[in-house]
Amino acid sequence: MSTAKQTDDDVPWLTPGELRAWLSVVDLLIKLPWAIDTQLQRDSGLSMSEYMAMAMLSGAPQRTMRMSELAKAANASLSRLSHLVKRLEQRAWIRREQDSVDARVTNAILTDAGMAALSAAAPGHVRGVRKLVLDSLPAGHLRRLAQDATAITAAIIADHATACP
Amino acid sequence: MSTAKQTDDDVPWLTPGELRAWLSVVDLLIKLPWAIDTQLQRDSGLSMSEYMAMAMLSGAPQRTMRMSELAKAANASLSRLSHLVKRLEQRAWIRREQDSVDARVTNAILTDAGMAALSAAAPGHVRGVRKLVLDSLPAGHLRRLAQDATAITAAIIADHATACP
DNA sequence: CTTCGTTGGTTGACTGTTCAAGTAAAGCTG
DNA sequence: CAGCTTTACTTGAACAGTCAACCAACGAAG
Repeated sequence: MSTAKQTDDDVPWLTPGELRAWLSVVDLLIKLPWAIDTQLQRDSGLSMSEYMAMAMLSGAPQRTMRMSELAKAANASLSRLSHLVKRLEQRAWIRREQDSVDARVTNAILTDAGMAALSAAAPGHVRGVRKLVLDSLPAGHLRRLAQDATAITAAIIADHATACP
Repeated sequence: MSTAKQTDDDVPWLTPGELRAWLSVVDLLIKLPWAIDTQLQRDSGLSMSEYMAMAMLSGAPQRTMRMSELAKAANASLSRLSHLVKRLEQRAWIRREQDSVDARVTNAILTDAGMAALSAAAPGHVRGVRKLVLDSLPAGHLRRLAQDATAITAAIIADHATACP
C-alpha cells in the first residue's frame, strides 16, 4: 500500500503527548486559514489566495510579474493562478499582458483599481493577523514559531524532491 | 468597510521581521496540509478530513458518534460532514443509523471495512507526520509549537465568540 | 530551415466546500 | 394539545481548486 522502504509494522505510533501536540497543530491548520479568510471575505470580498497574489504584485517592480513567478510567490499552482487571475481580471483589479520578449509568458499587472482595493483590504487584514496571531504569542515566541514553521516546510520540500526527481 | 472600532489609519503595519515570520507561517499553513493530504490520497485514497472523521469514530465507544459531535471532533461543518459521510457510506466504510432515543440525531458508525481501511492508512500517515513534523523539530520544540498553536486557536475562538454572540 | 522536445500558460471536466434553504422531530408555552 | 421555536441534520446550487489534456511559442540539432 505504501512505497516506503519501512514496513508498516516498523512505524512507531505517536505517544499520547505527540498525538495531542499534533492534533493541536492540525487544529491550527484548519482554524487559522478559516479565520483569516473569513475576515478578508467579509470586509473586502477577497480570499487569502487572492489577497496574497495582489500583495505580491504590489511589491513587484511595475506591479508586474510573470504568471509562473507569481504562482511561486503566492504558493499557488499555475492552473489555480490562471483561474484566479481570470476572476480578478473580471473585477478589473489585475490586467494581463503578453510579454514582448518571450511571447509565451503572460505578465500579470496590478491595476490602479486593484492597488486601491488592496490598500483598502490591508488594514483589516493586518489587524486580524495582529489580533489572532501576534497578540496571542508572548514576546519572542513568534520568531521561534517562524523558525519551526520554516524547518517543517524545508522538510516538506526536501521530501518532495527525493520522492520525484 | 470594516466594523471594528479602530479606524484603518490606527493599524500599525507589520515590521519587516513580523512580516517575514507571518509569511513563513502562511507558507506552513499552505504546504503542510497539502503534503499530508497528498500522502494520504496517494497511499490510501483518503483526504485528511476523511481520515480525521474515521479516526475520531474509531476511538469512540461502539465506533459511533452523532453527526454534530463528530463534526466538532473532526473540525468540519455539519454540512461538510454530511456530504463527506455520504461519500464514505458509498464506500461502505461508514454506516448511518437513526438514534432510537432522539429521532432527529443521526449516528455515524465506522464499519469493519472502514476500520480495516483506517488501519491500513494509519501507518503511512503516521510515518508522514513523523518525517515531516516531528523529525524536523529539535527535542522540546514540539511541545512549544503545540502551546503556541493552542494559544492562537484560543484567540480565534474568543474572537469569534465576541464577534457574534 | 524544419523537426522535435521543452517551456509557459490556458482550458474544461470533475471533486469537494460552502451557503442558503428546507425538513422533520423535540421541546416549550399558554 | 395547538402553535411556536429550537435542534439536528440534509440537500442543491454556486464556486473554488485539481488534474489531465491541450496549444502556442521558443530553442537546439540535424
